[in-house]
Amino acid sequence: MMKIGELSKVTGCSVQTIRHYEKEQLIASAERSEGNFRLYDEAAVEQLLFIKHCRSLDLSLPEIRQLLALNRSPGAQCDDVNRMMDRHIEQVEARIQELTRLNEQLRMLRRSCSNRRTVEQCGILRNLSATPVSSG
Amino acid sequence: MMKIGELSKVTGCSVQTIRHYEKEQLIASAERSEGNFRLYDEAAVEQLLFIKHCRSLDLSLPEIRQLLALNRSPGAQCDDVNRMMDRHIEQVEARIQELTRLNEQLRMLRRSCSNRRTVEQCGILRNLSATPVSSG
DNA sequence: ATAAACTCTATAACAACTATAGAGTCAATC
DNA sequence: GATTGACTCTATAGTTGTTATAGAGTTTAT
Repeated sequence: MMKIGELSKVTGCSVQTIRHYEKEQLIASAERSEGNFRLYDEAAVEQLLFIKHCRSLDLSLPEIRQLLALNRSPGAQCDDVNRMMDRHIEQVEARIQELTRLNEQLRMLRRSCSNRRTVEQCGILRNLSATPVSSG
Repeated sequence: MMKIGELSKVTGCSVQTIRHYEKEQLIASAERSEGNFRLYDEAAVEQLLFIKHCRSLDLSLPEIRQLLALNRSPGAQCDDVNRMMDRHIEQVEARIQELTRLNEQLRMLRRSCSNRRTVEQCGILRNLSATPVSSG
């Protein structure tokens, strides 16, 4: 059994984050030592790594909670898992498109000003004052 | 002179957002009517549209505050504006790359499970339990 | 006994809003 | 002139996923 500091080192999650996950019911409340310190076993390491992996894929804490619940009821159909992943992939792709458009606008704006002019002549500020970017 | 509700309609910013911008010093404190209602003129519309335009480009409120300050000192060199835009463009591009990698991993994961299996057999959950995605 | 390193809980901060409560203002209607 | 409804005011809490802090208690080593 290890204390929270060691769990933190092993998993790469900060101590506060682990306590936060407990409060948010992503991991079960840990056993406590006599002195009220949290105690963890290998299963806790596994579960925390699962969560960390999900977070690296930008899954939200509620989404992860749902996955963990499904994981605990092995007889359930996994259509729900698939639906969640599909929705998540859609969101990520929408965000990529959005940022790509944004990037084009920013680069266009950036080309409108070369250095060493005064702000008065700055194409960037002038274009930002005009309402639609595309018309500037 | 218009009240905050009309300014909100004209600019498409919510009433709370306008008050928030005032508190954050992005717009000057508005004049007040006898009954203590905020009163705005056309200049306020312009400035709010400028801010909205910057926000649509994902510029942060501190960045916008800086742009507005530069805008008010027309003699200044606009190198600062350029530097900010370059940094911002870099950030957006980094985020796009990150999300693109993420998307590949999500799609790979999604392919590992077809519908109508039980959770026990679900490739997605199995792969999430394995630590590195790339090896799954 | 004491110091260092660790842990505990509770609370605030971050960003950029959004939502709410409870009170005040204003114009129009009865 | 009282009341209704639409609007506005301030102050405060909630959102998301942490991170940071304060103040106290525990454990380990010296």
